[in-house]
Amino acid sequence: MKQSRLFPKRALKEVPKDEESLNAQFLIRGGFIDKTMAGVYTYLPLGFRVLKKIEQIVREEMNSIGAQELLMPSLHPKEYWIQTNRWDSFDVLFKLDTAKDTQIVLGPTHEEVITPLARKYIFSYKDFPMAVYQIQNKFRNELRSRSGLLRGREFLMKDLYSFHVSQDDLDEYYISVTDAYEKIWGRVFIAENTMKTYASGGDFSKYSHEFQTISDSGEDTVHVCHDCHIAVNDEIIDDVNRKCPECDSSDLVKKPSIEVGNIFKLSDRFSKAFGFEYADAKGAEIPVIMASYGIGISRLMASIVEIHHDDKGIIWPKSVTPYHVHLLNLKQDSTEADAVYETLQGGGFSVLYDDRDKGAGEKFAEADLIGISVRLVISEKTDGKIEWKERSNSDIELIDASELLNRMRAFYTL
RNA sequence: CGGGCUGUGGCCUAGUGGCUAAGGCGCCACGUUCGGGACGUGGAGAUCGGCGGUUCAAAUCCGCCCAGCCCGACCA
Repeated sequence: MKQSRLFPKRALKEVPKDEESLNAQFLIRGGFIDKTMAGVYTYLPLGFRVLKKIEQIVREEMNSIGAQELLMPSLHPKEYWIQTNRWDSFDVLFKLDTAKDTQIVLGPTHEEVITPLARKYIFSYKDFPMAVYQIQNKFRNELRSRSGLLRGREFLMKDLYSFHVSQDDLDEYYISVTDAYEKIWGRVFIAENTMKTYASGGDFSKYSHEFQTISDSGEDTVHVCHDCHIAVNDEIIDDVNRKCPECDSSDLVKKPSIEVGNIFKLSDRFSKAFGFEYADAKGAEIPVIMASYGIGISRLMASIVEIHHDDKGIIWPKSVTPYHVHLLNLKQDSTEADAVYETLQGGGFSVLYDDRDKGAGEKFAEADLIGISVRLVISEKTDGKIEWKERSNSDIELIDASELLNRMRAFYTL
């Protein structure tokens, strides 16, 4: 992609006055997102590429635990929400008037759709366990959205639902989901800051688990166990008597955090509401046991920025970098850079090619802000060679054009 | 939803009763530059969030509305 044609092709020098959070400031200045209204953002081409990469990582890990992807509608019938008693109790529910006495719901979560759907097709114990997920925009009418992408009114979420014949069966699957989540944190390079957290069960059960990423911009508070990479949400800390639920350590440190994922054991809360039962081996009708598991994809993107940045801009982990390489041409004559651009693309790498007629300082500043993992520079000073610099460190080296592709392959371990 | 604050070209700001609303960034043209947001000259771009009111006179004062931010509450 030639940067002279990128929409938008230029980064903002000044911080928008209506954004205070670090993730939103960098993402807006870098041209990744644009605010449409409070808590609602457009993903510009650069941001869209990152979002899709995160989405794909989550998708692969969900597929690997046997979950099947589907796509449910955003518009839900009101009746289903009345049936679960959440029409009145879900206080950030968007209710749309469609006719004089007709209302529908803009989906904030999908238990109300998936449960009647599953009931329509699943009848026998032989069909369990079953798990489906989707990656879709969710709508919650937050009274106060804030912190850029961390808490919006419309946001992209992966929601997985699993169905089981028993609590034991659920527990087994639950562990595999937890493992998949851990892999995801690793693949987007936030594992070090992200920990399984004990939290209240809310509507559904006594306790639930969530995954919290330690960050100053987080609006949650957790108590991190010093010994075992586990945390306890502040809201239940008294219940656990200030001890790590897993290792009994009392060395817990209070920290702000971002909830990037959660898991709810729903038990038969929704299957009962919709009369979703299966026939066991003896022909008896038993309520289905359910669980739901969420990951905020757009929130994850913001969390990555909150963790991976310096004072100059974003430092995208290589797994989610919008382009594999940012090629900067500082020469008047673009012949050499054009050739490198072709070579990289021929090698299967995505390239953002800064071919703009701008000063070197401006190109460097914007490259740092945008944060693509590898930066290459062609200039009079590189004397026929190519300057290689990774965004995550300050080392600069000159390499031969002939070794460029191998170097790229090694970096991205293709 | 309670409390506080803000709204001026695309972005950031100055102007807080008085002449034609000022500057920076960005944009367009020309020229000089060309390794850390470089410089010069010229140019385009604003019914000062909206409506109503006070006044000889309103971006400026008052009322209502809208939008946005922050604190709190809420967060299945």
